[in-house]
Amino acid sequence: MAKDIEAGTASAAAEASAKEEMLSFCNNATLRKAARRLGKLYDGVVEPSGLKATQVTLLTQIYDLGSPTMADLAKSLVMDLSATRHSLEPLIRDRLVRLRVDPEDRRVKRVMLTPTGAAKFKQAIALWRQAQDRLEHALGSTRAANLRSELKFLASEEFNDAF
Amino acid sequence: MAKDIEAGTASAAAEASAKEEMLSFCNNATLRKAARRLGKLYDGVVEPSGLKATQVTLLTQIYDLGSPTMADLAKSLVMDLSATRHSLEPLIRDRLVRLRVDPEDRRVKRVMLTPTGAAKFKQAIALWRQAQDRLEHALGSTRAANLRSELKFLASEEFNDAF
DNA sequence: CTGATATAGTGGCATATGCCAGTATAATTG
DNA sequence: CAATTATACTGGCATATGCCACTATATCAG
Repeated sequence: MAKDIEAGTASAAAEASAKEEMLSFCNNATLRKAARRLGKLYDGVVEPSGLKATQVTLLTQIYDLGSPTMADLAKSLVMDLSATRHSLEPLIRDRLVRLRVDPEDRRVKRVMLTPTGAAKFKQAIALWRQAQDRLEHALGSTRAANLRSELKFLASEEFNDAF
Repeated sequence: MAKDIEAGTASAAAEASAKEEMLSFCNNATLRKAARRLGKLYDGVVEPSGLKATQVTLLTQIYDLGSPTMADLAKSLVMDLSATRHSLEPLIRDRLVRLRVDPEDRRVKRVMLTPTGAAKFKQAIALWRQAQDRLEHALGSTRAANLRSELKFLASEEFNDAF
């Protein structure tokens, strides 16, 4: 019964009222909440392409980098190599992306868009721009640019090392 | 062969150089990259507790809210109800958290910390504070506070509706 | 050249998160 | 009160992401 409820709250009740919901101050929790919210909004906008916002990100990065190696792609996305691989699977299965061994170094696999993938990418990018525009409107260009700047710093190696 | 590589790059090559890596401007991608980076840093700091940063967040929110219903917990975390349920599973399995039907309304399940969970929570919170401190140091209190503020707005219903 | 070491990915397992269909329980309405 | 509708979850399936052990390939030391 109430035993479980008391367990954590009784002894620390005083502190709790003093610090008023700790979670409000957790940078990580706040960042994740924002990511879930924005992710869903972007997902909704790019949905007509049949892709998730994360997948549009993958296609865009592959496009931007040329035909990056798995490692390059992962690094540019601040993502685990293995996670990158797993994330690509649905796109490979749907023939939007393809892997090819680099003849120069047979350990390396290069990631590339198929013609289908390139077409899908263009369609998705048009939708993506709408999402970007909506955010600029909702937040204002200045705040948006500043926020991106701060987030870019958080994502950087420099911040990683400074932490 | 090179057919795939050309596919997407040939026609849009000119634009590409003009807009210089579109992904750099994607608010959603930047947010996720920052989340992955910070998540890993927080994970590392709270690791001695045996919990992931996301799990510390869950415990904290359960603690902060008292013994919230699943729906309340989900909403406060800007998370899907089902996702919340799934996220709780490892914590329930490890007996840190427990669910109980609300006698007032048998549809409702209240989430609560077990004594073990409350203890683990206190241990984790001490570590969490270190992570928070490290971020304040790395980013500066002002920037940190401002960033949290902007992220909180992104996570809000208000922003959701304005988008 | 050969063995030791470094580099690049793969696969399996686990958590994080979301959507949707289905179930249970409550509230509303005729 | 019975039928309808709304609410609160649960479970299954799918993607997102990370860690670790293992394999393949390249590099380097002797």
